[in-house]
Amino acid sequence: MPELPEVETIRRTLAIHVTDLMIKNITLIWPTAVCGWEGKAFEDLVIGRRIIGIDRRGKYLLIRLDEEITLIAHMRMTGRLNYYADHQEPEKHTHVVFTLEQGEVHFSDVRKFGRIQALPTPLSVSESSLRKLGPEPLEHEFTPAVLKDRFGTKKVSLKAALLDQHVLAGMGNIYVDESLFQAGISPERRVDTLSEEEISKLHQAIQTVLQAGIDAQGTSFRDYRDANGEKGWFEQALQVYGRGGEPCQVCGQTLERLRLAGRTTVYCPRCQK
DNA sequence: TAGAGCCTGAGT
DNA sequence: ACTCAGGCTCTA
Repeated sequence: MPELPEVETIRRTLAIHVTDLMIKNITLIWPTAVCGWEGKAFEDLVIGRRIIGIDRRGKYLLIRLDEEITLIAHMRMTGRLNYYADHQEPEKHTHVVFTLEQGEVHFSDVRKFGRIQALPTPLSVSESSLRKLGPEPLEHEFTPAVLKDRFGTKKVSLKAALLDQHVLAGMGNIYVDESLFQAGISPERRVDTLSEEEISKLHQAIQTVLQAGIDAQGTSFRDYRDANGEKGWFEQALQVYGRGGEPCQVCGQTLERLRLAGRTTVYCPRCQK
């Protein structure tokens, strides 16, 4: 499931192929996957536009087009954006085909949760849901003090707080569990019980784990692929996610699996306090 | 702040 | 046939 490292990998692998290319045509196989702005059809906003770059904000991809248009894409759980240099017949779950000057981009999504929206570029930052997102965890501005500030006076579990995109943008179930293991803090701890030292350890762990995920080009636990259809290899570095019942790789204690904030959560009761 | 709904496929 | 996977939005 694409979280920050996976979305960043899609951004990089896609940008190499599509930057500076014009979108010649769009085929909407399942039109619900896209949405225009103020009654304007998605195709009208996008066809004939040139792709000038791709940014990322949290788990959102921002595909910048000329004429002040931005495509905001969210993969949710099983969405993919694939680039093909040559014509490719759409696969079973392909919902949108972008025909470029050279090659095609296919948006596919088994679960049909992902969406691509076309918006005027100034609005895409000020008026959309992006505006409410928390800080980018890998930017210099993200410090332990910022993390503490984002937790504020909340009285929720660390698990719930770190999954909340308004607190911090880009983490999902995999990287939250891995960061908490790395920091040695239990996912059940309430955010208002953390010491300064624990906040610092958590901040460091979040940055280390996310950067390691990017370096490994993501985690392909189930469905994730980059724009070239390639898997990432961070799965083999996972310490806790998907390992409930197995021995902790650090201390040997059986990893505990529970449901927290509505999500399956795995942690080591001995290493994480 | 907890739960439903959106979806389909894999696993039991 | 049923459970689970889970990001996000909306409702109670």
